[in-house]
Amino acid sequence: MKYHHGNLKEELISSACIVCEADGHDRMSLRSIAKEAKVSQTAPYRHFKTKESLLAEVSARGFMELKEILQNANAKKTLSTRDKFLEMGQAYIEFGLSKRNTYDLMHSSVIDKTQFPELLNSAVGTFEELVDVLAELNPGISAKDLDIKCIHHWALVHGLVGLLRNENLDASEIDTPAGNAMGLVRSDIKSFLISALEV
Amino acid sequence: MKYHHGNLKEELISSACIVCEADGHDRMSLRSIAKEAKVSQTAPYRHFKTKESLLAEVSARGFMELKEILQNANAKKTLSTRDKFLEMGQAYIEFGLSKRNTYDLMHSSVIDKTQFPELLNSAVGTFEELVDVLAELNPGISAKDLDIKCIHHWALVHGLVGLLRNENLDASEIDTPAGNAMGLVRSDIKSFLISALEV
DNA sequence: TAATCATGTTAACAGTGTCAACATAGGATG
DNA sequence: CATCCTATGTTGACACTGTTAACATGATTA
Repeated sequence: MKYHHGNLKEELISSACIVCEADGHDRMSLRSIAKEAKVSQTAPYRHFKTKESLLAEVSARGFMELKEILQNANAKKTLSTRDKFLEMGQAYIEFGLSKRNTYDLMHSSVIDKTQFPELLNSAVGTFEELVDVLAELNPGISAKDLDIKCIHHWALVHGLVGLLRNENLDASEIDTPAGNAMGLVRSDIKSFLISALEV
Repeated sequence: MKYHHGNLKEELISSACIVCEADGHDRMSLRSIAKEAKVSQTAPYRHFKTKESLLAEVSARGFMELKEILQNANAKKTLSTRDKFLEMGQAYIEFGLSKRNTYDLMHSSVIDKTQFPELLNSAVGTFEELVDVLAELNPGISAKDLDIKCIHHWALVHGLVGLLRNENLDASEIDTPAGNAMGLVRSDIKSFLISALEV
């Protein structure tokens, strides 16, 4: 039984990633993940100033994973630019829906991104990936218009994830037009994107 | 000093609304709002089964206020349908940005909406308000296409609020394309809506 | 008047993030 | 090799949280 763990910081982060996705960041306790690493409840404080800063690491990894997913979609050489763009949108939404709680954390206000520059950089990465395709898709567009177009499309997929994730309108037993429409969109995200993006 | 408060439930809710918007729902404690009402820390449990159910009330009021705001925008008789629609979008975004923490709660996953049917109804109200204008704006559209169009536009404004609220990209000192674009959009939401909605 | 019941209180429990004080071990320095 | 420093661990404690059980009060109703 060695006193020093040797690899605690890394283990805490990856453990936090798992617990966070499983239970949600608000139900995750520092103590529980310390216990999982078989370490005292205050040991994490040797590696993270606060719980928030551990969550910032988890969030950053989420953004990095998302960026990688978008890159992969954008790297499919056989596809047209338009199809790559659609693929990215679909991949984004699927990430948001499958990594539900992590996505929640990434956009949660419990972390003040201005205090974690590295996290902020990761978050911005998502945007940059989008800039590339949209520039290719809109030759001759001004830089300003390009940026605004990016926000437009980012907002669209981000908002859709939010609606599909949080409202649970289609999962509820109550039969509403909103719920039915949600179910429709969820069942065929690609068609929705085609009609919404009009590209 | 009377033993019974007389109007505790209502006072707790309105107090919770204020604290929630001021500090955020995750930083709001049941005990603190009980103290504010000059009542013991367990008194709220005579009116709310859990903290979550009190927050559900706060959330429902948020949706009701939002619905009213949208109705007002939609009721401006002097405007064309298109302008009423734009007005609604702008009003929605302004609500999301000004009632930041309340909006956060409304779309937070700490409340399971399926367990609060009344809250779910309020949330759906937002959707219904949108259906009306869009139907007027797209005569002859099928019910299905109308619903999907609603989700499209709801997602857009919802997503934009999320980006402008949470990322704080434009507020940070770091100079990024994403941040600059955010600032651009924020400073002229109406122009953004016009270009994004293309109506 | 007496009983009922909604609405209050007090005391306690288990859990949380965080800090101060102390313990240990491994690497750097003499 | 002996010594000290520093990174990294532990223990104990504090103030705070949501929540429950047991009890108190007072208004309504039989």
